[in-house]
Amino acid sequence: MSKYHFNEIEAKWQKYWAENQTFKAENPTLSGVEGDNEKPKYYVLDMFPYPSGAGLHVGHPLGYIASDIYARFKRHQGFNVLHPMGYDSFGLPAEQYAIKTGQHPAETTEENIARYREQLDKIGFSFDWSREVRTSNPEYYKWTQWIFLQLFESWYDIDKDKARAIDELRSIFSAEGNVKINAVCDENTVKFTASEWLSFSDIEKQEILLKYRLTYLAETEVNWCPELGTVLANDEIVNGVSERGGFPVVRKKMKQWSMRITAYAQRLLDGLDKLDWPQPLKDSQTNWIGRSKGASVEFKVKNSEFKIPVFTTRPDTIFGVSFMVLAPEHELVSKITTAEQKEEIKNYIEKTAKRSERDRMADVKTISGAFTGAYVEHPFTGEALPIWIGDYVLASYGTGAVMSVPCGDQRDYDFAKHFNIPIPNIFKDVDISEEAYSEKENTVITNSDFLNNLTYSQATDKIIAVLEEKGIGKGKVNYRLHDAVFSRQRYWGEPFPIYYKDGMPQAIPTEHLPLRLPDVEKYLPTETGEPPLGRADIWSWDTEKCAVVGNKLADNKTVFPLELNTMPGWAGSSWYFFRYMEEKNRDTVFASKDAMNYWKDVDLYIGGSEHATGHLLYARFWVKFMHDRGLVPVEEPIKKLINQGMILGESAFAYRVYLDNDQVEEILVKNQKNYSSEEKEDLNVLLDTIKSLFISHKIYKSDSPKDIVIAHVKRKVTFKSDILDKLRLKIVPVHVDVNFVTVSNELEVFKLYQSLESKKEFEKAVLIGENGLEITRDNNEKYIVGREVEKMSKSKYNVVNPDEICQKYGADTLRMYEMFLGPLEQAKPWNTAGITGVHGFLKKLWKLYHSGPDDSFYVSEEEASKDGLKTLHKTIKKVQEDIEAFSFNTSVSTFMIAVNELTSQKCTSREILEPLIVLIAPYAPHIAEELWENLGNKESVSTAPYPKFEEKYLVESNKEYPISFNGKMRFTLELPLDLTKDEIESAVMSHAKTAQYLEGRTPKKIIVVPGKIVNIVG
RNA sequence: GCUCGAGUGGCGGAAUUGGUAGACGCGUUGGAUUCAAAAUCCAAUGUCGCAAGACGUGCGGGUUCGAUUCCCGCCUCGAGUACCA
Repeated sequence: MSKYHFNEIEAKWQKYWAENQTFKAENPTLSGVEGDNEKPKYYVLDMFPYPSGAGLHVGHPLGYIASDIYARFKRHQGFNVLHPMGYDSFGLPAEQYAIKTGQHPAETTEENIARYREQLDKIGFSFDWSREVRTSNPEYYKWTQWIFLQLFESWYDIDKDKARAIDELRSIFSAEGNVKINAVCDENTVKFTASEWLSFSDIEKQEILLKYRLTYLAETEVNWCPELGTVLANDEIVNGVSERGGFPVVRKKMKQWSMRITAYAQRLLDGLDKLDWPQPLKDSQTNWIGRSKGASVEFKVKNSEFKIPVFTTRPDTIFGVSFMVLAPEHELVSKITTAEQKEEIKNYIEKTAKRSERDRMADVKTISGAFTGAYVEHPFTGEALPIWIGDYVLASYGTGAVMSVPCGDQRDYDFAKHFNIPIPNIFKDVDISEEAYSEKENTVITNSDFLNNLTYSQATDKIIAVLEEKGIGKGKVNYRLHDAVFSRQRYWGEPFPIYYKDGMPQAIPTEHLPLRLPDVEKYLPTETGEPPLGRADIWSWDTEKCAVVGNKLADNKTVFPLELNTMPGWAGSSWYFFRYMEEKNRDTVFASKDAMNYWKDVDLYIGGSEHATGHLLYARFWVKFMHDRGLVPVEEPIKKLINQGMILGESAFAYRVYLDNDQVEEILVKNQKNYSSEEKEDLNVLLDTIKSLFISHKIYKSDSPKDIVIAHVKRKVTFKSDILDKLRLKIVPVHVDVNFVTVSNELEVFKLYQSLESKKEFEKAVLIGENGLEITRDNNEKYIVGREVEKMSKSKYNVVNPDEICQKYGADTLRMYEMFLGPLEQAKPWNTAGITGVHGFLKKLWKLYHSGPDDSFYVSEEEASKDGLKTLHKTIKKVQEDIEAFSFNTSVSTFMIAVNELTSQKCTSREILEPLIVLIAPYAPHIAEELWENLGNKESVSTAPYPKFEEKYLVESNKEYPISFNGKMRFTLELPLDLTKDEIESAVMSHAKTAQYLEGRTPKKIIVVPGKIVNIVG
């Protein structure tokens, strides 16, 4: 073989890897045999994809290629590498497709996975497919259900700061009630003694326990999306509409499963410090958790027994309170509103309820509110403060009520101004006539009784102490994070292993898992508004047979109805990284202790930043919980995380000429009256001609595109009237398929005409090229497109398919080009044009090893040249540094430089060419394997050790010194490196060019940095 | 509005602790080869200028012998977030 036949080579080695299980990671055999697993472990993980019907575009594999290079590099370094892949295969698109077509989501998912697998295989990843997971497989979701039940059977002990078994809670209740216990629970949990607990009925006990379980069923206000027919989590809502589809979302009360993630808020926050994650990602988790420190204070409502607790971050400003504002939804509003104010309050609540979340967010400037007629008593001054309601107070944050300090908070200030409420000033020497003063530092409190003359921090400490002493408040930490809603009204998700007895949820014993998804005849909600599982006929739990049985048998004695909701997408993705660790006993454990103790956690994870506050936060929560209950050995799943940047598309545009519609109308009307039939015909031809025109980019950008268009039309049609010159034209860019654009931005017009897929738009198109002439087969006229960077998507006709790239240039080219595009973490546009550079490099590399007769394979056993060794070793150094710094783009350049140098050195030496293959193998594994085999090696190149860098080959005796004058480099001078400062200086000063640049001046100063630079000042 | 990130040729980008700005690749131009094309090879390619040279890393200042790199003030773009008391 003389030419680089990449298609053959790649197919050959992909087959070899699959057949020989080259990348199968071995779990240690813990038989105690010494040296059985000397290799240190390294776990490289990618975010597993949702297998969509559209398949992969070139943007998707970017992170996979980077992690694959790293995984292969680590293997060369002697690590036992776990690099698995799987599918997050439950999800909404498959379900919506099922609704449309009636095809079972399992079937479409299967098909899509097959397509994904095919595409992934073509890129030559070193995945250990023997450990594949699919979240929608019963053998996998059995364990998702199992973990759900562990959460159900757990509560959170605040004193021990960990989750414990619910049985232990039962014992505590029996022994001492819940009076002493410090546990995370619902706010409305009543206190009871041990004897009261023992006197409770079974149902009452279950109700109480539910308030403590880490996953619990509760009536909660949820984000309901009517279009999707399901609830959404906060992170699934973007700008007040659903992330998927952009549908409106309304607040609604529903009985839902929730996860008590708030119990872990502080630990989720603290854990971030130890993680090697990008700062922006950590920041967004920090913001999402939203910890704020302050105090809760209770205000008594005048002439009633009601108390209103508020949360404030500025308890030091308590003497500045002049009113109180409740959220319109606050439960006390109806109870405290006076008779005179009833009407106004009712109107205001109705008005705000009508405004959608989105309106409320879009319009933050309008101040609105209503007075309840009621007052609270200031806890220290006893002053009566009016209670208002206003929609700037959110029901979902803190207690849904604020103590308003207009002098210290701009929103309170604006509200007070708007409704003429007094604004007392409690800040010393601060002017608040224009706006509130919200600084904390250098603030001295005044007009505040016992807080006078104290600073912010002194006053805060003092007031908290006083509040606690008086029993009307205490220091408190508040989180923005809410418990996560865990129910979805969908079909294609994990069924909850829960049945209902007397309305109380009961766990299905774990030994009967998985609870498989039932069949339904339609994937829509039922007519009564129940989730799709409500359509299943066989969906009841027989507690005696321990099996799912027909609904007709449900008698609520031994056979009970099953839960109809399913779990959200993040259930299965919150623990999958452990599943990959287990290879053999997947039906008896989710992952064995031995496997988890060996692999522990993910050393490197590469994924998108879109999961920052969803998946990656929930996964951390589940892992912390699992750790608490002794299920896993680690508390954080991912040590190091890198966000890969998005690959954008480079859309191509043609410029379509449109006629002003009104004018066309006008012409046609006139047409009827004044023109002869010949003229009418001409006119129609004229209009058609114009409508079919597209102009080239240069003309579009020129000052008078219209003139070119008119000139063209005049050549085509003769029309007597002066209509032509009066025409109003509009020129609109339209997307053209990037697959018909050459590297020079030229549109391949005739390919476009032939393509079935190109839009109807081009059926009759006439294209005007750069010189204003129509494109024909005979002339040299070119149609140049405009380009713009946009997100890669089908609708923009800028999608590039990796299969096609692999077919045309090979997987090795694709892999290297994706890396060559730019820094991994940055967003960058894909431009297929540049790929020839990388492809050419691989051809050159191939040629370097084929210098024999007729370009046959050849390496010599001669000793390597000094230059060759220097090239090799500087390449080893640079490439290794680059991989370790995840700077893959620069290492591709380094390979290019190395091959260029070795080619011009005419290097044929095995001593150089063999280690070079190992260096390049992680990037371009197929060509590396082929050359490696030709070099006479029997085993896969992936088993070769990484070449060792030797400094000695890089030692230089001379240095090309840049000689600068006043900081500007003028010429270079080669000098021995062992010269002293003075020697260098005299060598430079005696140089003829120095005198030339000095033009007779005497230098003021001469800076000599040996080995670096000489700078002459003067 | 707040938080974070980024601005370097026609394009993607490089310059690792302040030390030759523009590596590497694309594109462009010219040449070789070819009946021709593809492929390949050679040369040039930041801007202005015939040249000498001048100017150049978003803008304005500063520190320094020397700044893409450090400091201060602004501008623009991108991402995230949304009244969080």
